[in-house]
Amino acid sequence: MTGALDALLALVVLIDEDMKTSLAREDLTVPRAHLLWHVHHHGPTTQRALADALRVTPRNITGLVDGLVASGHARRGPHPDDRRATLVSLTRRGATTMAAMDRAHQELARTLFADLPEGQFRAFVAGLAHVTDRVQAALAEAGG
Amino acid sequence: MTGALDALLALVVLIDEDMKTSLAREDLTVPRAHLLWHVHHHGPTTQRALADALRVTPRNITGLVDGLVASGHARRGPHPDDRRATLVSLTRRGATTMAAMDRAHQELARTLFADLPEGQFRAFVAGLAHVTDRVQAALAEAGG
DNA sequence: TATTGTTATACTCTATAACTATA
DNA sequence: TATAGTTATAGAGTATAACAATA
Repeated sequence: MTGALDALLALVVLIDEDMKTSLAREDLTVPRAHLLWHVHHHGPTTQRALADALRVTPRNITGLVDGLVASGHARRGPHPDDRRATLVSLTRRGATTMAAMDRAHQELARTLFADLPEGQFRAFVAGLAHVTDRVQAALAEAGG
Repeated sequence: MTGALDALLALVVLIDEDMKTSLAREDLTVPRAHLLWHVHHHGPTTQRALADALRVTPRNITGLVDGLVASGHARRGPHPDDRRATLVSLTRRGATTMAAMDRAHQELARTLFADLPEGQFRAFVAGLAHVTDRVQAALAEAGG
């Protein structure tokens, strides 16, 4: 059974590599894309909310947003009701990049699963759910 | 089909988290554990060979080994035939940690798959192979 | 007082380039 | 000349702690 686990871990490494190289082409890193993704799907967001959503410290968000502003993907704006807060939103470039990423995401899903026989696809999804459940249980038990 | 991809990506994130928290308990990080794992399974290794195996620069290996020496998991020794090279080997602590990691690895595999019906398990493994194949093809095509 | 985001500081992983000691 | 590993330097992600502005 360790063979299946090894295959799963190898896939994890591959997907990580694939993400990193795709994102590098857009001048992005995984954490920055994650932030952009959140703003893309939730609209302009305070840095505090981003820190909670990405589960990193506020200080870290400052750094990520700095990078995204420098690369032209995001912009800081004032919060209408709270002068302490800043709202992070997408620039034209950021929006274009995210739209392309949505399309790439859908196409990747097709590439991965399109020619998998229907029954096998369903079994795979079920197995995935089972394994995810197990990992979550293990994490909870370990006190994560 | 994007649902299945999202589930897979969520699992990737979970496994990554699980790894990081488990390793932190042993004073290790993922790259350091990767290095240790290689030495554990291949015996004393030169830093050059480690750089090739982990696909990072030699400079980076210097840093990883520095950390592992500081934490007491690894040791540098002379190469018998080449006075330029150093051989990285495990200390008692490193060997103990790796043995425990081998056991944890096997137990994790059991935890994840043990109560999965035989047929579903086989379908999952087959799906995994299929998806891995696809990701590899995508990476090769993208010129990785 | 509490919250938002910042500066200050530190650690890890990563890279390139220049250098030392050996081969 | 080429190779093994180092120092020097830089950038990204992460963290804690102290602080300013605002609530």
